[in-house]
Amino acid sequence: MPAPSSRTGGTSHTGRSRTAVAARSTAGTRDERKLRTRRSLLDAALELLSGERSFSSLSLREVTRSAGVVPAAFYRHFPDMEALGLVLVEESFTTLRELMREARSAPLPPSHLVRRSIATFLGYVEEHPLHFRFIAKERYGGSTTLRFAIRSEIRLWVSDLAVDLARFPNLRAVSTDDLQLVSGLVVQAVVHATELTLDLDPADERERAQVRFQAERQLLMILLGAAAWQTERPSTRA
Amino acid sequence: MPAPSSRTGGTSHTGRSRTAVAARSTAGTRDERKLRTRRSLLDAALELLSGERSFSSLSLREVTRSAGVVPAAFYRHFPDMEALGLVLVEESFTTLRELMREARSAPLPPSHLVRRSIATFLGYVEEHPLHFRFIAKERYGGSTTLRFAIRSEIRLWVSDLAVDLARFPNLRAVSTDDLQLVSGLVVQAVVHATELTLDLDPADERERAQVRFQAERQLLMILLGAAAWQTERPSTRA
DNA sequence: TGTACATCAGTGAACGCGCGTTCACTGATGTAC
DNA sequence: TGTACATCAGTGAACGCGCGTTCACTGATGTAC
Repeated sequence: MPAPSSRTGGTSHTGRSRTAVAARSTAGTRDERKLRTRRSLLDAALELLSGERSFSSLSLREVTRSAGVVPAAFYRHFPDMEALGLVLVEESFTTLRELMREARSAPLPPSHLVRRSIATFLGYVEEHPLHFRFIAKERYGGSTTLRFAIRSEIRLWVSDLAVDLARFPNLRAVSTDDLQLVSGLVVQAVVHATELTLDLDPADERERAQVRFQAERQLLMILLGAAAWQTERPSTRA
Repeated sequence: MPAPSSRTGGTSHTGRSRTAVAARSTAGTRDERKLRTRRSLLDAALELLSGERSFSSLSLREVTRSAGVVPAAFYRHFPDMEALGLVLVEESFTTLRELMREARSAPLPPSHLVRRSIATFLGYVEEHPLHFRFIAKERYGGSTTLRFAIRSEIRLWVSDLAVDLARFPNLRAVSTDDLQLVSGLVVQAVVHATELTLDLDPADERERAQVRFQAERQLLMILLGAAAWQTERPSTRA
């Protein structure tokens, strides 16, 4: 009896997720099928992260298991889990940039601008909870690589927003550097509201409205402060 | 030769961290010694978290190994890792509350108040990097238990700060609810600066000053916005 | 102060488990002629 | 269109490893008399 006891059964494979397996059909060319498997690996990771798991506690085997694929197949798509994580970061921010591009091409009327921007953004977050939850979790907690990737994407976001803010008539006198700071505050408030939203019961519309309302007021305060900044700065620096 | 190959040597114990072991002397009563072991478990966890590791990826064995104790000994002090994590949360905020109490007992002169508060706070963060890094990482990324523990502590902090802000002459007309929002923005800006600080090279004083400078300006903007809020709110709500 | 017994922090070995990675393989898809 | 061969996404078994937890134990510290 030389065989180690823990390897005798094949039980670990019989528990494979059936739903995920069903999602990968055999239709299409080889390339299309490969892409579909890749997608189901990415989706499986996002799905597993939607609970209280963090990316660094996710195992390669878990991801392949819920994608309905054998562990070794993972290496046909990514060299390791971190590579998969970086793809998720990129996807998440591509999504965000699309939102901002749309918002710019159909600009909101100045009235209720802040309120409607917040509603649009948080509505968008609620439609794509998996990507945003991933970002929220890994922004400070992940590996250095992931954290820095996310931070640099957020910096781009802040800069984009600063450019938009520069068009506000009452912020016209604020310097470029200071606009970056304003924009940073706005992004912080929005990201914080996002993070609160993700922990809410999706059915509780009252709580959700409360988060939106508070975020609106915070943004208005920030913009008010920025507008006052240009004139009051010299005396307030003391 | 029936013994499984992976258990033949005692090699895993001979690599035990000598520094950590040295920290636990045999002096004192049994109770004192037990407390010292408990402390070295907590310190070992904090130390391991100071790199790019997150709490949820930390193993019980790692912690006991670097505390210089056998894995089973862990259970004399905590039922599981999450219990240890909750103690770390509590410790971290106790530390923070002490800072705020001291700050109140020796209030800063109104001139340079924001600048000096930021400098004091970030200096404090730099003196206790381990606790603050732990909080920063687990605030959004940890287990639900840890995350909610941290969030409720931060809420207390925001409320305390709101009370202090209420004493500012130019915020006297801001409602209690709105002061909470202002305070929330301040805490967000400070926490963000904290998180940036923790990722900096400790020797680079220029970068450090830059983070402090930006945080100061952001706080001034927020306070300026809050002061304007009371009078301008009705017209700006549109 | 001295002795007999109780307490209990820390030990060391063992367990079954899931992990990441490797490897030779299979068989459907794709390509060249 | 038909055939022979190449490609390569996914398989299944195996490996050595570190994990959390359990257990009976040891021996120094503490307590009762």
